[in-house]
Amino acid sequence: MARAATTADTFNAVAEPRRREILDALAQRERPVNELVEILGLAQPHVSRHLRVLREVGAVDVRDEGRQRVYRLNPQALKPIHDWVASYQHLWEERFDLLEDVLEDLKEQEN
Amino acid sequence: MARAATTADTFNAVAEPRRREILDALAQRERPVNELVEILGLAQPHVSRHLRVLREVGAVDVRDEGRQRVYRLNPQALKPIHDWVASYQHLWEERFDLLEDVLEDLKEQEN
DNA sequence: AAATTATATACCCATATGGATATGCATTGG
DNA sequence: CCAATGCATATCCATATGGGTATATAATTT
Repeated sequence: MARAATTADTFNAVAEPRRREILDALAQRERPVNELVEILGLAQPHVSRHLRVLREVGAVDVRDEGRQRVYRLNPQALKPIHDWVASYQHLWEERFDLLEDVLEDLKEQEN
Repeated sequence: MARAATTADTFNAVAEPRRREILDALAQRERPVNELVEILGLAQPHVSRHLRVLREVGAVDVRDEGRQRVYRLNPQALKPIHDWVASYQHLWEERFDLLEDVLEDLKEQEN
């Protein structure tokens, strides 16, 4: 079956470095395709394909503006990812707390 | 060039639903492979391969325990992902604020 | 209407993937 | 020492991928 289709979910869509670059660029402001082509240094068809994937998972919206197509970030699409990682956050922070506790104990023993 | 190797970074490693399941299972407690096989309902070789990917990006650690290999979550590995999405958080929250503003305006107009 | 600009899509290719199955390799138990 | 257990690895396959290049489509300019 190979890997799940990239269009299936946001996790896959965002696993592509180029697509993260696109999102980063759109986080600053909305942009037409050719501006993204410039920024990424990729061929235009590839940018369009990445944009399509991002569209399909709802990470970006498009708007026709004359003969340009202006892409805009839809940040909400990233929330599921945020929620998932956030559920792990306390785990690495706990570990940090443990380290602090140990340092605290060492300090007390010194006195 | 096909997609970047899954072993390349944590984003790709975590893009696989099965691997997220593994991490979720390990978030509760460390587990030997056969326990993960049970939980995922996947063939053992596949679980081992997913574990290898997770190991290579540092998302899990292994420990030999008799003839078992006990896997443990390494939550820190997820921090880069957290940091990346977190940088977008204010964007979807801002939008929420805008919505609140609009509702506020509507309410005032009613009065 | 023709030429140009801005995108999207179609097709080709090499490669990476995940699942299936078979096998190798330790460690432990009899 | 041999069988059993617990994993890891190798090989095979169908499919999805991303990049390259060519082409289709739509809007604008001349």
